[in-house]
Amino acid sequence: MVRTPLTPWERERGERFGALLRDARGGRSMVEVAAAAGVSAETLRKIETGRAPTPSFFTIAALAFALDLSLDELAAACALPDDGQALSA
Amino acid sequence: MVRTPLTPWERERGERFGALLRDARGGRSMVEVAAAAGVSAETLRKIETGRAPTPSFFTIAALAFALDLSLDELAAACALPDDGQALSA
DNA sequence: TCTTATACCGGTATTTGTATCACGGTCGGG
DNA sequence: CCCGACCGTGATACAAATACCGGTATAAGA
Repeated sequence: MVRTPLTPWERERGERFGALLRDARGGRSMVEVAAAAGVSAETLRKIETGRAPTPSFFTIAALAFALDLSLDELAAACALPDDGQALSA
Repeated sequence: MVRTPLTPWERERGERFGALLRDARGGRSMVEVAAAAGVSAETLRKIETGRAPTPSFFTIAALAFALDLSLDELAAACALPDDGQALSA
């Protein structure tokens, strides 16, 4: 095994990340935001649903720009729970 | 073809991006920064040399945190000199 | 000189991201 | 009621990111 298969908390972080994007999207449609960001709607959907937990930096940058979000805030919002470790399930 | 094979300007952007990271690293060693960011030194080297033009968002976020960089500034620094008109209408 | 540390480079393996294709659900008009 | 349009979704295909291995080159120190 050469590539780390994405730890569970990384996937959880991806879900939270997607939830943030979906929330920021508000009432706008997926296709609209995806088009504005220059990515396919399917890709946006995967990111929002957490099925793409670690998207590329520039993809997120484009989405953040289309959604008027701050990359630092986005990262901080997802990095915070990592600091406190995953809550006891 | 299902995946766009990375356009030339994307690779150029990756090179500029890597140069930024390398500059921010200063005199610190690759292994030190890579360890601080939680990525392998090879990955950091590939990103710095532009051989990994579109790294994952969280990888960059971790590196930016380790280097005390702002993600927004980082994205802006790479988007400004080239300005992709493909995104944003 | 020899050893150590750092950085670079090639290849390899595995996982993942992204895009295209095709389907079902919902809504409004005819 | 039927149909087309829009949206979200699942499956599939390919390119790329990440990690590990070995080897190489340069500079500093013993």
